[in-house]
Amino acid sequence: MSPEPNPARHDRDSVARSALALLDEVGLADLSMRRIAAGLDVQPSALYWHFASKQELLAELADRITASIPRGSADVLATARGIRDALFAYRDGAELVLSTYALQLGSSQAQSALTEALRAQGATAPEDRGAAILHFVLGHATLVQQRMHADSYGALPDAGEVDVTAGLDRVFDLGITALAGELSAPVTPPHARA
Amino acid sequence: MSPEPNPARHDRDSVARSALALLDEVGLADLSMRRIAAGLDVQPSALYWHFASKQELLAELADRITASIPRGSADVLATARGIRDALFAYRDGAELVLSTYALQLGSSQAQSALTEALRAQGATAPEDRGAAILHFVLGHATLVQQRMHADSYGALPDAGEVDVTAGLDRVFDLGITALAGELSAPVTPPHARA
DNA sequence: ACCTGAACACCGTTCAAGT
DNA sequence: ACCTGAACACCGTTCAAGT
Repeated sequence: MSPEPNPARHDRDSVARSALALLDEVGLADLSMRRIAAGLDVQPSALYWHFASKQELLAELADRITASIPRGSADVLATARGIRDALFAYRDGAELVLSTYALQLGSSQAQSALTEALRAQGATAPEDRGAAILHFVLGHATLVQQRMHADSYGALPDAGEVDVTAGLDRVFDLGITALAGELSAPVTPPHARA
Repeated sequence: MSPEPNPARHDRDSVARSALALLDEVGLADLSMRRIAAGLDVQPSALYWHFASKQELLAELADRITASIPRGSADVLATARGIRDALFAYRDGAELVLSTYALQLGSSQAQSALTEALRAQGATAPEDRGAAILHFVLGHATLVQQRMHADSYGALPDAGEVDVTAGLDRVFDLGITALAGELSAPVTPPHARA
């Protein structure tokens, strides 16, 4: 029957989940430790019981975003789209993962998924291709996501284009198929038929 | 013969040049308006006479970095390397240009240089390929530059690798040549010889 | 034309102290 | 084990006022 003076005790998981939801609401630039704390009805200093620094919290968020990447596909294009869509699932997801990626070369979920698909497809140099595709996806998704956000606030000069993101899907598909190398379809040169 | 009480009057150019030098010294994260002002022996508010916001100043720095991209080459790989090296010329140059790129689709120096080289090479869909290559270069250069900075401060887990950036040049070349499409060298299939 | 001074509304982080 | 309260050293930006 206690009036619950402060029953709001949290753990690492609840802090991360609240921060991830806030990221999606306000974006990376406005995701401050003080805002996260306010969302949890807690003082900012309380967060430092669960995470050593903001950097560590952001790395955890990046891990959660990349954790939802579907694995096991033998199709490189489908795998790459899965990575892109996981980045798109949260506001500024691509930028967050990109800026966090270099620090944690351990948990590169995405890269191994790509390398596996490339190997299943019989591509040459699957490791290098996997790295190249990941760099492309991160750069592409970051730019697209920025642009989406920018022209949703009318910050972009209206160049008379109907849709600013038109053609970006085409660029993505072209990039992935080019980087994946020869297609998996059986190469049957014309002179070998008949 | 006045004792020069405050002869330190600046213009847009001197502010930008000082800020660019400071970027190279301290990196993007520590490039504050107050630091830039201190470097010019001026109050922070003085900067707002020359630039409307920090964002506008950063855009100017990104423009100066991309302005030094060599143009007119018909070699796609050489053009791409020129872009990468321009980004590498300043600390956090890639990240700055990447985070600024979406806002100023007018001054895309880099993209048109690539499209020109692709056209000279006779590549198919030179516009889309130019965009894809630019996305790849920006993602790649950002990751490499981050990683260089991270392990110069020992922030990276030592995975027993001799050189962390080893192989990244290989990944870059593979990415560019794949994205550039068929080589300009005459395709001579084996069965056509002899 | 260019800058100062002071203020406003914020930051990330530390640390003793509370429960 | 988890949090408060207070402090420290910072931020970007505005605006009246000075020269």
